[in-house]
Order: sequence, then C-alpha cells, then structure tokens
Amino acid sequence: MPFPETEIPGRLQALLAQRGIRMTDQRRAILSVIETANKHLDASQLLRKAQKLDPSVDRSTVYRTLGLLKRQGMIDELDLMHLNGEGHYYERKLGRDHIHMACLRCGKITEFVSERFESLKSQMEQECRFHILVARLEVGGYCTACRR
Amino acid sequence: MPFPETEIPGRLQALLAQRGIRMTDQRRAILSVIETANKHLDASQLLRKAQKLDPSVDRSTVYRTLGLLKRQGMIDELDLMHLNGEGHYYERKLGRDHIHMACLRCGKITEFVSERFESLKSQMEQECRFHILVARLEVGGYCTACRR
DNA sequence: ATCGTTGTTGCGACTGAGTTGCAACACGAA
DNA sequence: TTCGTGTTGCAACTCAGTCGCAACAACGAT
Ligand SMILES: [Mn+2]
Ligand SMILES: [Mn+2]
Ligand SMILES: [Zn+2]
Ligand SMILES: [Zn+2]
Repeated sequence: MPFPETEIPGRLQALLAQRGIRMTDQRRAILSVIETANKHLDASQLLRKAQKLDPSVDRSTVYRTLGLLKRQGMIDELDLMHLNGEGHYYERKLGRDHIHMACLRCGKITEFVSERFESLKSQMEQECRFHILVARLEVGGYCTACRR
Repeated sequence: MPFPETEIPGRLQALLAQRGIRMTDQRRAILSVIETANKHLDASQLLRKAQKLDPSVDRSTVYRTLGLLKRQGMIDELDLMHLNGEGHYYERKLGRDHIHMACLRCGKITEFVSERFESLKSQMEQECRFHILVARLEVGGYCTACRR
C-alpha cells in the first residue's frame, strides 16, 4: 500500500517568498512547525509548538497564517472525523492527494494513496464539469488491530 | 450523472421504534424536518424548522438527537468545505454513499454517485484491512457556471 | 543607510457552535 | 394507574475561531 512522500524542509518559506509574500519571525516559526510535524496538528498544538520557537506568536496569528496557507493551496484542512472535539487539523499539501482513515476506537490515523482516487476525481471533473481545487476523503471505522 | 435516491417519509421514526428507542414529540419534529428537507441543513436551521412543528424544542435537544442519529448510523455529518462559518450540516443516510461538491464561488452543492467511489472503498477495506463505517468525500472548486 | 508605504502583529473583546449538570417531566411496559 | 428510567428545557459554561485597532516591522525605493 503506497504512502505519501515526505517534505523538503524550508520549502514553504521559499514558495511564499517566490509569490512576493512578506516573511516574519512568527510565520517562520509556524511554517517550520508545519514542515517538521510528524503527525496532524490542530491549531492549539500548532500554537504551542510555534511559541517554543518564538514566544511572541499569538493565537490569532496562527489562524491568520493558516488562512493564508489555505488560500495559497499549501496546506489541507482535515476533520479526522472530529475524534477529539470539534477542531480541525492541518497538514502540508504534497504533490498527490491522500485519503485519511480514522479508527473510531483507538484513534489511529492511516494515510493511503490510490490511483482509483485520481480516477474518481477525473470522472467528477469530466462528468460534472466541476473544476476541483481541493478534495478531501475521510473515512471512519475500525483499523486492523481494533476489529474483532 | 447519477443522483442519490429520495426518502420514504416516517422511516426514521419506525427504525428508532424498531430498535426500542423512546419516541417524543420533540424527536418526531426533528426527524420530520430531516426527512422532508430538500437541502443540507445545519443545527440552527434544523432547530428553527423543528420549532415550527413543536415550539418547545430546545437547542440542546437538537444536538442530543443529532448525536443519537449519528450513533445509530442514520444520518451523515458534512462540512461542505465550511462555506458558511464553522458549523456542520446533516442529511439522512441513504443506501448508497454520495460525494459532495461545493462551489467556492456561488456556494452551490452538487451531489454525485459513482461506481468508482464504491470500488475505491473496497480497495481500502481490502488493502488496508480497515472496516469502513462512514466515508465522506467532499470537494471544493468551481462549478460549471462559475469557472471562466 | 534611511525612509515610507503597506502588510502584519498582539491584544482583548467578541461571536457562535456545541456541551453539561440538574431538576422536572413523560414515555411506555407492566 | 403506577413506576422506573430515559428525555427534556434551561442556564451556565467551554472552546474554536474572528475582528477592530493601534503599534510595529518587512522590504523596495531613495
Ligand atoms: Mn469540520
Ligand atoms: Mn447530500
Ligand atoms: Zn484502531
Ligand atoms: Zn458556482
């Protein structure tokens, strides 16, 4: 089963500069947290980690930066079946979309890349004449370990 | 392009009775609103419509009933790309899953049923050994009318 | 190197979704 | 009718996310 590729560090900062977007210490801290994260982070986790790099980072700056990155198509926003509360999760958007499977018992998140997903998106674009900018497939159920 | 089937009225109430779940006037009102809705409703819209049938319905009862219906697998919870605020949307769960496409410009929601989606879910269940209980595919982009 | 424009920030107050504890209530089986 | 237990309205609460504003800082122009 194929998995998504990993991140080249410093890439987000370069991309923003390339698009003429102003860089600040606070943004650098937040970008660095997103790029080095080894799991899906919500806004408050992101805030705490960013404040370790730059204590001046404020909650509102985190949300404003997430908004910027979403508009630029550099991150994806996830629900992960709202396993813990109502908040959202964020992750670096890489070349290929991937699917998220959330185990409703142990909370484990599994990622999955599939050619059939790409094929389905093509079908939607053609048959519905819809121009897809963001596609989010999230699944809830039981992982291998949790189903009896 | 195939569309999802429509609802048999009174079905939700019968299903709950069948499972030995207590029925109340408030629940009847909420179920009736869900079954007769012609679009995806959020919790506050659901509350207002239910109160027209039974003015005693409270906000917390709406959320408690939505929780019950989710646990019973009778409704699906949607984000619809959070087009208006942060709230969620709800709809009766029918035999076949369908995909939601949200136009980021005009807000139009398009529904779509695809055999490729079914095929993709089968692949996930087999290759990841994951038992799927709920699958949600939501797409944001531009509809036919809105893309130039 | 300095300046000035303009985008960005922290702060604090705010909104709005969703939750919870509790006492009153009502469903439905006996 | 009675009774146990599930459900409700209410009000107070939590928590995510937003917003207006004055201070500030990035960075291209000078
Ligand atoms: Mn959501
Ligand atoms: Mn739908
Ligand atoms: Zn599990
Ligand atoms: Zn449109």
